Amino acid sequence: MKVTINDIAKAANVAKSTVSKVLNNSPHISDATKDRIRTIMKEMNYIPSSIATGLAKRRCNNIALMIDLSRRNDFLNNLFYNIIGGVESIVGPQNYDLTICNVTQGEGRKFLNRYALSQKADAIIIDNSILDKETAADLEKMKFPFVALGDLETEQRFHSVDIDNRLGAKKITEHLLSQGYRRIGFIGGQKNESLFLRRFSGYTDILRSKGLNVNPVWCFPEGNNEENGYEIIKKMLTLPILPDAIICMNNYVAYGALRRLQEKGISVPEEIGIVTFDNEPLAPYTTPPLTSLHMDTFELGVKSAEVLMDIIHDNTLANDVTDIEETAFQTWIEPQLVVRGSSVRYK
Amino acid sequence: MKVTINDIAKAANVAKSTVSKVLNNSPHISDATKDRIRTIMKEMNYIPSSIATGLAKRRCNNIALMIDLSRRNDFLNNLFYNIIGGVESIVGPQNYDLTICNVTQGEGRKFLNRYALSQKADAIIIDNSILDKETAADLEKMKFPFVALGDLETEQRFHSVDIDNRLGAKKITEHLLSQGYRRIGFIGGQKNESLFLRRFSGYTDILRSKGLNVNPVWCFPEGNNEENGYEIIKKMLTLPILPDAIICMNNYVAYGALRRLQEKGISVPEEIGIVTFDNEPLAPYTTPPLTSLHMDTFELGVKSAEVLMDIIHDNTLANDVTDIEETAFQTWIEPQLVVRGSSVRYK
DNA sequence: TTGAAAGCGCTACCAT
DNA sequence: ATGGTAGCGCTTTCAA
Repeated sequence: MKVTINDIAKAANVAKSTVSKVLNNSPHISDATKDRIRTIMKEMNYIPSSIATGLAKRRCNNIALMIDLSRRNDFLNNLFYNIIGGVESIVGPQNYDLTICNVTQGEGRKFLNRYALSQKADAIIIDNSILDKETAADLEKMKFPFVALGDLETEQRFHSVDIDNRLGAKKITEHLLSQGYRRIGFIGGQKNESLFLRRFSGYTDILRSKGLNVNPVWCFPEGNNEENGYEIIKKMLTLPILPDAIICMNNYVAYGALRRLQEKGISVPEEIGIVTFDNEPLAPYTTPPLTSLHMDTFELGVKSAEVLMDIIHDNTLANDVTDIEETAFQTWIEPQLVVRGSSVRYK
Repeated sequence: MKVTINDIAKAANVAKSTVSKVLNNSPHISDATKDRIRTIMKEMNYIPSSIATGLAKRRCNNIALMIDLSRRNDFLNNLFYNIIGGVESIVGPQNYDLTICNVTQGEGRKFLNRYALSQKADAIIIDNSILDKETAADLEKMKFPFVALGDLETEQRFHSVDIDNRLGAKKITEHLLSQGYRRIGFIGGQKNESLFLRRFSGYTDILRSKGLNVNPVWCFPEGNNEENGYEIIKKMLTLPILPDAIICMNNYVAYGALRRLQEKGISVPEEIGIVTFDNEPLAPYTTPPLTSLHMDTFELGVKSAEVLMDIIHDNTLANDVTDIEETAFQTWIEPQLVVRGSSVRYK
């Protein structure tokens, strides 16, 4: 049924090894033969079986992206979609395919078998929510190329790419200070959430470095949705001394906060300034529009794919890790401040 | 290096065909042998090479999803991400992988070769923005299983799944009528855009069926972003007779419209009711919140995958198309009305 | 119930 | 520059 390399060989009256060499554009084949065979391929509509090639060459030109699709929410949707696009933009042009693997927490090992060991993928990009230490160690041991999405905050000897949330928090805090805000609070997140901890530490770092102290009374790591934002502000407004600016963990918390402040007739940005992490999806559309930190998640995909392709291409270099400094394993994406009305007092 | 079926055969002192039969859980192998060999596999950490299996079995357990990732905007991001998740939720549990193919318009044929003919995928789901008629015909001719995302409005003899936009428009229009609105306008979209045409026809169908006539003066197919919405309302407000309700093509148009109405002090929903297609990303967060039509795009992925798996599993049935009515080729997802403040006059 | 051998469609090595 | 042949790691007859 399907035309194979043998059919071409027969039709062209050559050995199939010759056809194979034409496929791989070997320099040992005359241009005349190449042309002739290629024409025949066209005529016969021949497309080599990638699976047979894969078996013979021992690679499949496929990258597996392992993420947890089950935790559906607006934020992750957008994050992962952009990562997918970013990764594809790098690997696609290099003729690698992209397989999406939906891996729920705890199933990391199972999917490793399914993709890495079964040779369905030549390399993987894996979200750190599903990459445990042992799995990472195993991958390293077998020298299977991989990159982690998100920093693991441990002594890693493997590659990872992450948004620099600490730097982002610093930028956002510095912006508020530059606008003359001095009593800066921080709302949203969870005390034990690493994303929160990183951002929070960036915020405290800047305050301390300016000789200001962090007032724990103005910090409410109490959830990440609109309702949480609303309730936090409700509680906050009972304090004897109010913050004059608030950093929000995300758009929804910020939206809830804004809603409560408006109900109470407190003006933003005059009485209280507001800034938020993430420039999506509400930041440009609130009243006033929110100053935010744009996290380039597409770039996160791009960088992780670039790092991965580097590993694949010069595996010798990458294996020779002893010479490389620790920092070479981590790649950071710098968030960008987007200034809007919610935090601008001096025009 | 890697342990293969031969290693297992040797270790177990059996023929590799026996091992293969254990892998495929053949009924002709005694339970004793199965247990023994399986233990050895565990011990030796054996994972079969999916690529070798694929070559032997002539299938790769992979579904290709062909979409155009390059047209980046909030709406498509969310749409495609949900489709990916929906498709994965069906094919993953059936042990199929999902490969994302970024196909820009005009490149359809090239990618068909890369995935279908080269046997990288057993079947494909392809967005109709990149599926031209000839390609579809070719796929049918070679009996390659595929499903189109989006209805092609032509005499198709192949399967497609789409959101029922016309039905959605009907629902939304009927809702406005039930709230006592009678002068209903329609804003956003482009005159030649098929999405617009379908929605518009649902809207006119309902009006006509109620004996109301469509006033073209209240229809502005003039773009799909916030600015367009704003400008349209600006223009609309100069009319001698205003509509008392407006259907918007999307959240951004609706947001722009709302903004202009607020500037002019026109109250929503009292003086003018507003409804919009799509329940994301702004609909719940505007003032007042927008009545919207929720398009279940995750379900779009689910259904297309289900249809595809059906085709794969009983190809004989599917090939016997002569008996099946035309309508069997189309699957529709019903949009859901989400009523919010922007269109409720009677409480 | 198990084994032997041929084959899936390519590549890679060694000859010529 | 081209051909022959032995794999790659599995499945699938057919025989025992």
